[in-house]
Amino acid sequence: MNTKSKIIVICGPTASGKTYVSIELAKILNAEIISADSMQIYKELNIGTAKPSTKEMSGIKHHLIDIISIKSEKFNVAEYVKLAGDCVCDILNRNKNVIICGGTGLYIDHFINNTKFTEYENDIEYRTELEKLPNDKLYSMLVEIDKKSSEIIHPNNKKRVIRALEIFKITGKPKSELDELANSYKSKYDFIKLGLYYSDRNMLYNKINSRVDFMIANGLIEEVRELYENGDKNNIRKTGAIGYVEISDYFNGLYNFEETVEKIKQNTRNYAKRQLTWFRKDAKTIWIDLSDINKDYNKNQYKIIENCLKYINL
RNA sequence: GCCUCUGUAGCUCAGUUGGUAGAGCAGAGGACUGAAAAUCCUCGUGUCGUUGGUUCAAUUCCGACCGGAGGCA
Repeated sequence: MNTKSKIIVICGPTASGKTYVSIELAKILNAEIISADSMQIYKELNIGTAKPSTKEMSGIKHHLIDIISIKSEKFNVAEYVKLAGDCVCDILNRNKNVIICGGTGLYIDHFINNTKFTEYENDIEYRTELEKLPNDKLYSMLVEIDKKSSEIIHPNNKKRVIRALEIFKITGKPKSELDELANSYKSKYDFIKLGLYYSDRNMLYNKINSRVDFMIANGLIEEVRELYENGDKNNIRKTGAIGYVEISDYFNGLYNFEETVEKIKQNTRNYAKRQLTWFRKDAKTIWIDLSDINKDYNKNQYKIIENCLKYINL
């Protein structure tokens, strides 16, 4: 008999309908939802991150949303995995089911793989110093201290080369070695990973476009303006949140309103594509195609849930 | 009506002193274990507006025509 608890994971590109699916499933399965979204963790970012409202949540408890501020703390995968682990324990102890739902593949996969990260603080100063150096110089430094990582990381990928150097500076150990160690644990849980997708890519892109219009109509500009005027300009940029960054640029006069909206749509579409690349990598994902269902969404909404339930037996 | 500029990849535009062409963006695919809504890699044949002419050879030169922009009247 299998004594492992089963955890349901809902993933998929942005605007694919994960929020709706996770909440409906949670109602049926007596579950709570753990968000796996690297932007919804920020208290200040609401409309642009498509954060579910209290009404949408319809009484389903959500975890790991609004847990930090864009002002202060830095957040990372290691932190996420730890917090998500605590949430799962807590929920299971109360005899409820767990649904993990989100679009940040990195967070999801590390939780599933039960990665055990070594604890350390970032060294922003060193990072800033390295940023001044040219790519080839940084890369040869990496080859020097961590041959294995240098084979994985492309020389042009400055950000990740720096990351690896920073890790070495802090811990005195090459990143590749730490990774190997971190990866040698098995999870206590079983996972059922459902991926929402559209075989018709244009349909997804249309959904993205209209969702951006919807966000604008619902006050995204005002939300960003408030942050911008409260002196969070740099914090907005630091998060890299789509919509927030473009609108800040708009306030800076970089482009006009129409261009801004187009840019947000464009960047969101590009992002969705990258998410798909990430999620496709996991061969165990059960893909649910929503293209047909969405042709008459209001009539067929329930079918999505039916489809999902076929694969879930707890 | 006349004059000038312009018509090249889905879009914006390079370019070929005549030997059938290339960037950016878009799009597609991919990588990625500590910033991930981030970061990075790969992929470019298209009647070079149409049609005559010159030429061994025209997208490139010349003419006409058809679009587009501007100027003069």
